[in-house]
Amino acid sequence: MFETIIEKIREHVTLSDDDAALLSTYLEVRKLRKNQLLVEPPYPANAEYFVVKGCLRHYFLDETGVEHTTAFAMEGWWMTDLQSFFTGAPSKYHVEALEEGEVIKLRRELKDEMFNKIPALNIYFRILYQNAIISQNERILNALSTTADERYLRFVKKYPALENRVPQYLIASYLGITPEFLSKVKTRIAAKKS
Amino acid sequence: MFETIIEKIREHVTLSDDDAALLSTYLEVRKLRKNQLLVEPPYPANAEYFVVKGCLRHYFLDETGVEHTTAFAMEGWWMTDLQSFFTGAPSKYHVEALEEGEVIKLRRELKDEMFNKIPALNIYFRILYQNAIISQNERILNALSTTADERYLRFVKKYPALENRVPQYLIASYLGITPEFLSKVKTRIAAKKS
DNA sequence: CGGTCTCTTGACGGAGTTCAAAGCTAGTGG
DNA sequence: CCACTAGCTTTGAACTCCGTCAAGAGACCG
Repeated sequence: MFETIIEKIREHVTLSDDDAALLSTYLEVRKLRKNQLLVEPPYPANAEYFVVKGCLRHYFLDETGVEHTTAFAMEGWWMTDLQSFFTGAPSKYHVEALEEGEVIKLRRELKDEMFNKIPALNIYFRILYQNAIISQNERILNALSTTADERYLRFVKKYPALENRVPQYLIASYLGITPEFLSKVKTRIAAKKS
Repeated sequence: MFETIIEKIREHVTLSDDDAALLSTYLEVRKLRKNQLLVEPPYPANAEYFVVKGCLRHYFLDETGVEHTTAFAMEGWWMTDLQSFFTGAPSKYHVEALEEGEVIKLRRELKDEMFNKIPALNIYFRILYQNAIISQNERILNALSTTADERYLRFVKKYPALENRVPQYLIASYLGITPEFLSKVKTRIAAKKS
């Protein structure tokens, strides 16, 4: 039942079969329907979610009602509102399922005990968070210093799977531009290639 | 000699006097002159730096020779090129002293041993990195969804001390705009207030 | 004082937005 | 299996935000 997550963890740290079995006792499987919310302000994000199947979106809903997509998560990725999860404060971001699918849920209140029982997981999660810092840093640099064309090209290169999986208006939202302009960017790039 | 850093750590975790004394053995003081580089590509960032006095800047130098400022650090803050520090890979970012000052240096190769001897520091650094994730996430949202006026106002509100401490063209670079445009933003905002 | 470095101001151009309308696609019910 | 609808994408015109370039005004060292 938890093969996928254990396999994924073993890409980063060594985990004995006993540890793997013990880990399973801290996890829950959860089916998702399309558009289901896993985190919804202002309720605190009390769990982290590992995507087994499907696709999640992390977004901020501003005062004017506009959604700003800050991240996507596909199979093998973790996601939650980390700000809320770390601090216990009310969540400010939504986490939503874009497709029907399945996630593995790790509850906040179990995590410390789990870390004590399975120390290797400290390393695993530390690596995850380190990678988050690195990739967020790149994203800041891109957002502040490159044009929409460039950001779109890098997005397609980095996440080719997402390109045809999520609607264009969400990709536009992730890139910080309007859907209309993304459409123009795409036609411009297509014209250049020929 | 290390009072400032120990005081700062004790804001987040409890640290016995013995631990504090032991910690000191892992640290080094380093004087900085203005414009001195602490991290310089492609040399790996082999230490983290705690600012005792002065101000640091984290920036990326692109292919066209333009510098993009990604972060500042003042007294009580840590800084390095985390991407390089975590992975050991060549650094891509510069870390530079903006003023003469003093930092405390923590070497990469000592960190694991230090964590073993003083477990409380695991928690401290975990909190630091969690905060980094949270604040970077906010910065991404701002960069992608707000105008330059708004970004400048938030910057001044969040870091009032920096406003009159670092040159405007570096703040512009941090906000992702040109110095010329920042100048116009400022006069526009000043006009509105009156 | 002189020279360099920073900040300001203005004219112009390009990147991205807004609004509106039309075309396309996929799901849904008959 | 078709027809309809609702939502997504494209296209275009006018507008705003921001960059580029160039020139001038301060400010800070020597």
